Amino acid sequence: MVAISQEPLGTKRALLESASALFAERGFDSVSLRDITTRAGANVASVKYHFGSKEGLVDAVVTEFVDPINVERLARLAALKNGGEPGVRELLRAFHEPLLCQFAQSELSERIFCKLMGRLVGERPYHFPTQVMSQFRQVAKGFVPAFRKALPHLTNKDVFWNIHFSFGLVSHSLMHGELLSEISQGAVRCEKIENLMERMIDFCEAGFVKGGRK
Amino acid sequence: MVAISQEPLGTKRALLESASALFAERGFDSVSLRDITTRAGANVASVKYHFGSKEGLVDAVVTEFVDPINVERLARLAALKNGGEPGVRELLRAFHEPLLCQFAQSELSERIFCKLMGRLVGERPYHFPTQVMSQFRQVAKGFVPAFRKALPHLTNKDVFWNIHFSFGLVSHSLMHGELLSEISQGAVRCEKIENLMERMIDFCEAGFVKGGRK
DNA sequence: AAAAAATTCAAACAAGCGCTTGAAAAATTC
DNA sequence: GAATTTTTCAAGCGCTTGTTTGAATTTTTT
Repeated sequence: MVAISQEPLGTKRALLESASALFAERGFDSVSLRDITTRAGANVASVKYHFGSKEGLVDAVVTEFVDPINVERLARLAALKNGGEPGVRELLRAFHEPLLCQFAQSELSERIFCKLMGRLVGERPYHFPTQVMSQFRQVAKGFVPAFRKALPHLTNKDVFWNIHFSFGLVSHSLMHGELLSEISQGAVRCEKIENLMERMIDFCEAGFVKGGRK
Repeated sequence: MVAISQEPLGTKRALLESASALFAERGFDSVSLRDITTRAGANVASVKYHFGSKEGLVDAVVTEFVDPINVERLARLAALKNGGEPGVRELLRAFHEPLLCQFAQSELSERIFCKLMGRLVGERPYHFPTQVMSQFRQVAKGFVPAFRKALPHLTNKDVFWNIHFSFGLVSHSLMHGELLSEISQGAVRCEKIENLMERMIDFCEAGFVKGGRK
């Protein structure tokens, strides 16, 4: 029998996991250090030791979460370019699906993951760590020209807005599936996340092709 | 000269305005009662007196904000129905434009208004006051069948999801315009809100017509 | 095994939180 | 104009917040 990786994981990892889950569930500001450390089985002071402060812990969670997504985005874009000029749908997939990959690798449950995802955009839009912000810009720099090649009738501005739109659509939908269930009074339930992604990309593709002031 | 309405406004109104602005800027949980009352020029205890608790104040702000929007939505839907069978674009306008009307009537600056709007969905999705929730359901009950008549190839479920998508798109875009400016490094600035709405409705219309699993 | 470095811990810090009190002030009613 | 109600207010309640401390413990190096 192969031993399941039983290494002590370390307090630092435990803090990150615990913080991710709690932030997702209740928001960054509402969760206290004691909530986090208790759940992680660590001492309150360990946050100061490993991350300097609560804000440092928040930045670490955000970075750890967003970084691989953006790396994956750029990797998939590069792969697409190697195979010729990619279409809108392929580009949309390359942009949005890395969210799913990140989820698949995560220890967190699907719902928690989606909510954290949503909170990153919905609650803390102005204070992203600079490293993360520059990554966002790099992603934009890669995808905007690619979209323009696929849709020559659109301006730079059009493409930026359309990306912004589809990003908002996806993050909102991932986070607030239950709200839809509630409003539809159970008529519509949360789908499997792959199906939902397909739905969202359909919507975005149509909007992208058509969208652009004229 | 006509006297500008100079009535004393009252502590209650001042508290609502102050709370709205601060909640919009910093979120519901991060703003303290003292922040609110100081800005309103009132005493801390006045919140207890007029709203029972902080949570009561939050509910009051949310209700006052969302209520007229939903009322306007239903009114515009009813008006459309009187003029025959409305198309997708008209329906989308009837659903989304009441946000703008509410803004026009508001004392708050445009940016503050948009942010509060965004926070309502982004931060507090599960605890809407019951009155507001039932209003949402009523709106859904009105719009879903109308959309289905306009787009007979879509199922109930399709329409629900599409409304959810376009709602997410709009609320995200209203709230995070500056994020786009920053990522595009100034290449794309926040547009006048009417232009932006036109853009968003273009995108949504295309997504709506096309969107629906098949 | 001794020395050094890295990590954890219980305890306490000042500051801020939502909420409460009881009396003063203002507005309304009689 | 006195009585009554409504509204405001300063002060303080118990509690939680993020942070700090200095010693105990564990881990690593020598």
